[in-house]
Amino acid sequence: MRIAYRLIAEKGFEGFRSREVASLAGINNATLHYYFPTKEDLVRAVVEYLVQEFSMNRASAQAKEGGAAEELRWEFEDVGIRMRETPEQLIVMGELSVRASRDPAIAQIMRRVQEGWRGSVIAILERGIREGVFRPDLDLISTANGIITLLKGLGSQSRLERKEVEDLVAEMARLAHQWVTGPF
Amino acid sequence: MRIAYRLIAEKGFEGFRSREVASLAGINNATLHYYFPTKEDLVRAVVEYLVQEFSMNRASAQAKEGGAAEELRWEFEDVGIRMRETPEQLIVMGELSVRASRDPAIAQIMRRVQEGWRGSVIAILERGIREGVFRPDLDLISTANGIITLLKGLGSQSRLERKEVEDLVAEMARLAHQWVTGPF
Amino acid sequence: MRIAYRLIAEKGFEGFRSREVASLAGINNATLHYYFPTKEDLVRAVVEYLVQEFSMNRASAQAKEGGAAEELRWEFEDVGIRMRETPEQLIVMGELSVRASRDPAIAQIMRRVQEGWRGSVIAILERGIREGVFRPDLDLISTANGIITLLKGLGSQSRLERKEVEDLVAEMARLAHQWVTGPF
Amino acid sequence: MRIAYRLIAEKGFEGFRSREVASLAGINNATLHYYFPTKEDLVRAVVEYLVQEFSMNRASAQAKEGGAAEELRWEFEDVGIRMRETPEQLIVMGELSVRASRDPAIAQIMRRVQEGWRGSVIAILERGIREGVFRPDLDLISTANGIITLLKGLGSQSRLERKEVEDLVAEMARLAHQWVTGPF
DNA sequence: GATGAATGAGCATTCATTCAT
DNA sequence: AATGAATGAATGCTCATTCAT
Repeated sequence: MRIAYRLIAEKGFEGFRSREVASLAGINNATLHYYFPTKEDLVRAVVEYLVQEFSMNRASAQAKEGGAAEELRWEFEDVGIRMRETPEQLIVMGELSVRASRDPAIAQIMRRVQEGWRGSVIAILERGIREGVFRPDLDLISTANGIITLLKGLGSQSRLERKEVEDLVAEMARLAHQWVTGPF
Repeated sequence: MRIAYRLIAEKGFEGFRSREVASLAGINNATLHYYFPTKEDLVRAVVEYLVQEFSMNRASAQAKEGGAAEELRWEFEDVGIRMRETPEQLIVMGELSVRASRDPAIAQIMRRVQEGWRGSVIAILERGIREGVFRPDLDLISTANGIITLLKGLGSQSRLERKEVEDLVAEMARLAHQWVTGPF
Repeated sequence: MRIAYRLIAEKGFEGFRSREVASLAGINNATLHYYFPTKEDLVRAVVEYLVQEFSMNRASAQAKEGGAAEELRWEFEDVGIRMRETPEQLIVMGELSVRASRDPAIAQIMRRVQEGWRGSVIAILERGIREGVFRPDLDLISTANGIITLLKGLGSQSRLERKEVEDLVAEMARLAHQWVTGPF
Repeated sequence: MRIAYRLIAEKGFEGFRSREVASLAGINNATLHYYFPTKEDLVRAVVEYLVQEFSMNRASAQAKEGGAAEELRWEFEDVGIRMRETPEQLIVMGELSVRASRDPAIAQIMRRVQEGWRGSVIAILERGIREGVFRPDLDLISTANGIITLLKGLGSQSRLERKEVEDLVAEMARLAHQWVTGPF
């Protein structure tokens, strides 16, 4: 499954072949079908693995100790780190995003992921409001949507140079901070 | 070619079959090969068509009359309009974006598109500075990168409801405006 | 037709494409079909051209002045010259020879060519007998068959070096001479 | 593979279709590709089979008991037998011969076959010289070349009647004998 | 659990030929 | 007489899936 994940990252769904997965796993392709009856099953497993990978290892987890503002900033840092260190994650996520427009099953998963993400952003916002560092009149949902939009925009900029990405991370984080701390 | 474009939007590159293009065009598949010797040639033509479609018909063109601030806001409106009215454009653009990480030819085209886009954003920024409505100390390139990041993030939110998208457009435009007019 | 001939020599019947003939002739492939309704018609024309080319320009023609022995020797020289100067002739002849085992039309043409050849060899033998330089008890037909066998064997040795071919020509001619002048 | 061999003999490389091989073998054409990934692989296997078939089952093998002269005669008988009993061998050999002028891989194989053949003829010549039945001053290489020329000429006469072929075999063998036993 | 072998359906591409002009 | 466009019927090859062992 991890091999499949890697192959999707490398070749996209377009060039993703079950035989190659089996071959790299050192098993017969029929054996692969024993565990994953159809290619779709394998893809599903990969998606679940990715989603889990995406939820876990969140940099922000280590940042819970700081204030809500800090935690928010870490959401951006986290995307930056993923862009640098595990770009496959973003690539496969992009593949899935594109595929979701055709495959309802994946669309649903993506929706769930996005909602989970929005939930955690909302939690940060609520905490910030509670702590008195964020504007109390924030529309939680639309603000969270906006912040996720910033994060997604950031994640799609993988073609930029490392330095540019770092600047962008800082810039986006600053923008979000300004937003939630308000104009006045 | 337009049929191919539509099919790529519907099924992605993964499920894109030359036979289906011919069939929908009401011609023999050999006839399709008469005009596009290889599948790649057809894809290339589609990409060019898309890029042109993407550059032209820009909503902001009609907004040149207003000030730079207005023009900037129209960049966001434009993405919103495309999301509503020609979502295939964004979908195929997403496909290409994903494909670019593997296909150098497409990567180059995407780079050119992105640079063209950045150029036009920079032009808006310069105009705004000249007009005295934007902060004069803006770092043109990194600001343009940031604004494009916002625009791309916006474009990737096609799974949201129509109302949410409209809010997001307004929010992102406001954010960009704040950015370029600056706190102090 | 000459272009077709050249192409068959270059690529063999296997790689012989009517479109390529038209293209090299600078005409549309439909125009080619106007003159040669089917590929087979074109091949037939090429075969006729080749057969004519093969009958004409015979080196031995210039050697009629010498005696029958001389004339016989020239039959071998002639093959040697063709191997050196117009190898395509032998190549296409080989192609046809191979094709004859499947295509009755070509088989018939080849038979006619072979019979014509045998006829001219027989004429030489008769002349030699008349001139008293060849054994009078020769079985004309089987001797002619034998000599043609030598000539064909020679023609099939195109993979040898030039020097080896020359030796072979001399050797085969000597052998034939010995044969027709007899052991005693 | 044997079916492929037969089909090449019947239709030549020109009309040789992998689908037909599969069909005659009673298997799916994909199954054929399972064993021979490409058509070229299948052809290679056929060529190897043919070459082996050509080297083995040599009539002359049974004639080793007689003297060198006998052995030499058997080389010709052998070609005669092949013409009568396994004409496909000669036909496919002809195909290969023709193909060799375009396909370096086959050219090499043909060269090897020819050299092997020449080697065995040379061995016969040496034996004959040792036994004192052949002229001691024979130029081994050029004589072997000449004898192979006779053999090849013989092999190309498959269009003759059975009786004519038999005469030719005897005649060619006699000619070769005369050659190696000397001028007088 | 595992595998070698087999397969159906499909794919891009090719090519001689035809057709309307 | 010539041609651009069109086409039917292949062709070698691929791939997810299945089957017997």
